[in-house]
Amino acid sequence: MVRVPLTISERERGERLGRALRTARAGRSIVDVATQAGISPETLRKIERGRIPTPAFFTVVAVADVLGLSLDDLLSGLGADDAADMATLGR
Amino acid sequence: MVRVPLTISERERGERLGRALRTARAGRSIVDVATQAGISPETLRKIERGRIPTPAFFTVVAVADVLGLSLDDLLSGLGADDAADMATLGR
DNA sequence: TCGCGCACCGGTATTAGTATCACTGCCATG
DNA sequence: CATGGCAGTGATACTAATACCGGTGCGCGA
Repeated sequence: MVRVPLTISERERGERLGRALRTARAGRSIVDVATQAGISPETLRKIERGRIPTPAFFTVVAVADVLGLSLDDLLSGLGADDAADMATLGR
Repeated sequence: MVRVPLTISERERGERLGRALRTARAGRSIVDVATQAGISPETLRKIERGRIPTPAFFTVVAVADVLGLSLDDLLSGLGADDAADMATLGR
């Protein structure tokens, strides 16, 4: 196999990221935030629901920026976020 | 067309990100950093050379963490990094 | 000089991210 | 009751990310 499928842990990490973003969105609508971030509402919805567990870097950056979130804060609220854990997440 | 190809601006933004990471890596070897971050050396090399312009979020997070970089600092050194600019980057 | 390790590249194979579309359901407002 | 907006889903189409492999070149130590 050439590219390994995402592990369970990686998908769970994606769910945590999505939940954090959804919480930060608070009352605003998905359509509103997605449009401002320059992505499609479906994509933001999938990220928030964990159906896109490892979104592109700049996609997350754009959404966090619209929500006024610091990336460092966003990550620190995710649980296991240091590289040592990442590297051994599902391997 | 369903998924639009990356624009020139997005590729240039990827090159800036790669340069920033390479600078931060300083003297350490690609193999060393990539292994610690849990990714393959080829992937890190492609990111640094801009041949992967929009890497996965957690990939960048892992590399930045190994390098001791704050994501916010990393982004602020990239130039146009607010969502308004992102959204209109190449559209 | 001969290995050896690292950087780099191109190709290949496979999975993932993203946009568009076509639906359903819910709720508020006319 | 009708209509319209938003959330959600699933399918489809397409590009991108990632890993592995084989090859090249370069510098450095034995």
